[in-house]
Amino acid sequence: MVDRQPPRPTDAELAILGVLWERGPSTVRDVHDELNRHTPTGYTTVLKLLQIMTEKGLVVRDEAQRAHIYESRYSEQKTQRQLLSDLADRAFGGSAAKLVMQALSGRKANSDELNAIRHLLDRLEGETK
Amino acid sequence: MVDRQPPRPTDAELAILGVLWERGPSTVRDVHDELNRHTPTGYTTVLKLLQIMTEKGLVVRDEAQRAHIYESRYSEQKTQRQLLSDLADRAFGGSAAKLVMQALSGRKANSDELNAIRHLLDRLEGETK
DNA sequence: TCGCAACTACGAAGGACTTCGTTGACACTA
DNA sequence: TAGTGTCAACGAAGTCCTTCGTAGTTGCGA
Repeated sequence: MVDRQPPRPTDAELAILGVLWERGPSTVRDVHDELNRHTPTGYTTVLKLLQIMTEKGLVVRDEAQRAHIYESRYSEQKTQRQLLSDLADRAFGGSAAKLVMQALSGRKANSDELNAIRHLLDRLEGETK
Repeated sequence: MVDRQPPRPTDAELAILGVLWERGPSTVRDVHDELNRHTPTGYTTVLKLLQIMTEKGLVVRDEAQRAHIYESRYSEQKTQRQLLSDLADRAFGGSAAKLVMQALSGRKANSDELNAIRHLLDRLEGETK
């Protein structure tokens, strides 16, 4: 079973993954149209990226129909955690706690968000006990 | 005053910045020796990177002596926040709160760390009021 | 003063990333 | 069936990142 660590997605790849997570399995045209709502992108550019992402194992492709259907191989959560763990290693000496504290003090969050975080903290603390 | 957004450091650049933050202003040799404690790296590789980083404005160089002295232009905190803000935009729809929650649930933190985060939350909530 | 050691500068090579033009296949329709 | 539009595949170009070899300069000790 070849199941090595998924590669860190690049910026363009992440944009595509975002569309796939939002829309679910999609054709190249779907993704292309969605991306073009915000950023002009050539159709073949998206196609090429999806082909490369297939090779890398970031997405899986269903070739049953003429228009192939692409789907993200990893969940949004899993990818996010991967990216965070990666960033923690590269820039925070591997400490997720330092990362969290920097993130909290760096950007303003509103009360609701702070409360949500607090609740999460409570739950985590409960589990640790 | 040309003070545009500092560019996102690459992996190799971040490793060098880490040394500069830890050691303070350093020569190429200093950085090279420090990096080689963990990862074999050619001297000229480090030199070239520092030259490029100077062009990019990531570090500043004091050429008064024969062995130039390099120093990070941005503090560790500022760079970390930059990276976090960047990641939030690219992978969390711009929400720092989502990022924090994912980071918390993704990796285990010990009680001390959780407490430190809780105190930080208290302080932030106080400021918001 | 000569030669060695350390330093900077330069350029090139290889790989990854991104973009896009072209080509050939396929399907639908008039 | 001929024409039109959509699709995947491929390759090439340009940029950035990373690494390193080579060359030229400088300082210092013998």
